[in-house]
Amino acid sequence: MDADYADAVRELVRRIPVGRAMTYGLIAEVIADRIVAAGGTARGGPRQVGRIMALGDGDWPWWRVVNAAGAPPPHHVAEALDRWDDEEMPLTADRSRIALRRAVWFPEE
DNA sequence: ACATTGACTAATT
DNA sequence: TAATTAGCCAATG
Repeated sequence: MDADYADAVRELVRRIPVGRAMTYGLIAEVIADRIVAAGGTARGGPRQVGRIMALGDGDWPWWRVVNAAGAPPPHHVAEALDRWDDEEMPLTADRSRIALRRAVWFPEE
């Protein structure tokens, strides 16, 4: 299995600050870049990241990862909304999705 | 090896 | 803004 890939994803997600979020595509890109930088062949993509999230092994802030539209996964929408309220995640006016413009975070430093 | 499936995305309507 | 379509990568049967 890609235990390495899965670990990379979870580790990156854990680094997302409270009140910020990342998209599947962005996470996939960051990790792909790392693999290439390490001399490996780029693999994975948004769907692979999503697949790992679906496994849901361990405790990590999966609610800070949303699709490109800023909408939460169709599985735990209600819970995601609660989490967002708890950490004051910037939401759109209708509160149906994250205000990516303000909330997207990119790993720097 | 082939078909199906999925916590996706981007472009098109 | 929302629905459709086509492309996408890896896992599964």
